[in-house]
Amino acid sequence: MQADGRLPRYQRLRDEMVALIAARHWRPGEAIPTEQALSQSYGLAVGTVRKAVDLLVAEGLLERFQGRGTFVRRANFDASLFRFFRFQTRQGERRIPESRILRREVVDAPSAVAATLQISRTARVIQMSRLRLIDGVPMLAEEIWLPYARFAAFAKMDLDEVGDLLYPVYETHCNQIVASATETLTVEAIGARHARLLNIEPGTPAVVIERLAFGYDRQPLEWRRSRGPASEFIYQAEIR
Amino acid sequence: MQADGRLPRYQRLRDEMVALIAARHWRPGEAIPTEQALSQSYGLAVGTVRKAVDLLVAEGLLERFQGRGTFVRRANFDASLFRFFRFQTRQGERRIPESRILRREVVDAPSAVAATLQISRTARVIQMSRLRLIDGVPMLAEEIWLPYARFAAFAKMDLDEVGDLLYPVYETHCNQIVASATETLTVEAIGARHARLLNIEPGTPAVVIERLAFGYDRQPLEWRRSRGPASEFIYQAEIR
DNA sequence: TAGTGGTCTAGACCACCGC
DNA sequence: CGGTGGTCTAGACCACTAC
Repeated sequence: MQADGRLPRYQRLRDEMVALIAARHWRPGEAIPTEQALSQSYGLAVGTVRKAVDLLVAEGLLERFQGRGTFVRRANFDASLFRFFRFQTRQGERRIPESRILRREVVDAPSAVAATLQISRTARVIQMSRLRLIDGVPMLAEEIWLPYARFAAFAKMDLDEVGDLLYPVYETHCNQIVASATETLTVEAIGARHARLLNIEPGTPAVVIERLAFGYDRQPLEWRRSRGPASEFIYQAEIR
Repeated sequence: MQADGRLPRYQRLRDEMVALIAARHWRPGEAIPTEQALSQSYGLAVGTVRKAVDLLVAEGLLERFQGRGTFVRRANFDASLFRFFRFQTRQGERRIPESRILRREVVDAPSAVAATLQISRTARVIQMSRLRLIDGVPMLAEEIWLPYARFAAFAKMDLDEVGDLLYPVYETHCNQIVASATETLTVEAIGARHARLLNIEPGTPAVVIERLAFGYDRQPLEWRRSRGPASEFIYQAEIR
């Protein structure tokens, strides 16, 4: 866990601060120590502290308010839903879909999953099937894989405790915060098994979204593959 | 054109440098003056110059190389193609498709186009149809709209001068640089007209990508709608 | 070796906030 | 008013590049 001593100090301080936030030593909504205080306690110049804070502000972990202080950003679960759930109905509605976890089990990682999650081929993973519905109509059938090592607490949870969104649960119960993700979209004719789940005809065009979600430490946290009828959905992306 | 004197100096310097780049006083691929030289000629501390350069590096206009200098980013047309052309074949091939402009005319802006491009309802626009092919096989049928005011030079160009990529032409002939874009993906059954262009059966599932491209001034530059057979394509996006 | 950007310091003064 | 972050300065030393 020893950080590379050749990393710049502002990088090491940034990692230190991420750890404090992850450990809930600095809690969302709270102010962190002032730049002066940090510079003294870490023995760094204020400018160096500023650079570390700059990084975390850019990453969205901290928020600065002139004259008031610097605060740990409160995870906005609505916003994060829409950050990651880019589908919407043609009417532009963006409601949180109802979620039903159909299955959850701990299994040996299939090799493709282990490779994607960058874990050992002998590691265990949590595998889930989940159905997402709007107004009781199935919209997405999801398969989800989580590395057991990070999400052991989740494997033991009563499924009734899990609401419609997983990321808040990851955060509160497993201390795993999703910071970024990559998504790959394709279109395929839906297979018989998923057609049954989605209550559509086999062979209907379906959108497939594969999402790999990463934590603030840039390690893969979750892999999911979601399928839904292509006719219903709109996907938006920004390119910078 | 007088910049607001209340803006921080690094902001004003950043704006100054953007102007120099836009005016092609500093040209793509060339090194800009060293931080020392800039600090002297503008009468600023090196740290302040650094902050301005930091901004432009973050915006992608400049590139820094330790020990060599800071360079105006050469629009890497390959890279920019793949920044904006996120489709690829299932084999992972990412080749530049051949382009054929089928039609180009200057017309009154349809109201939806005027609204999207944020121009007057009485403004003129350039409208284009374009076909993109790989190995002679049609992959995408595109409709493109450009505000005439910014792209007048393009309207007069010989189409033989236009290569397979439009953004480089916008840059060299119209001084319009695409900095960012939003894309909206949907799937539809292809209509008869586009089916003919793409040489597929009417009703085949097709991906529709609507892209609105913006300049560095955050004004809309181009609106395009591309359609291609859904079976062929993969779309990748990053969420941050 | 000379010159570049990268890191870091130790201050100063300002604008803004909450009391 | 005192304390916060925001801006800015004027250096120092380091790592890397090109010659």
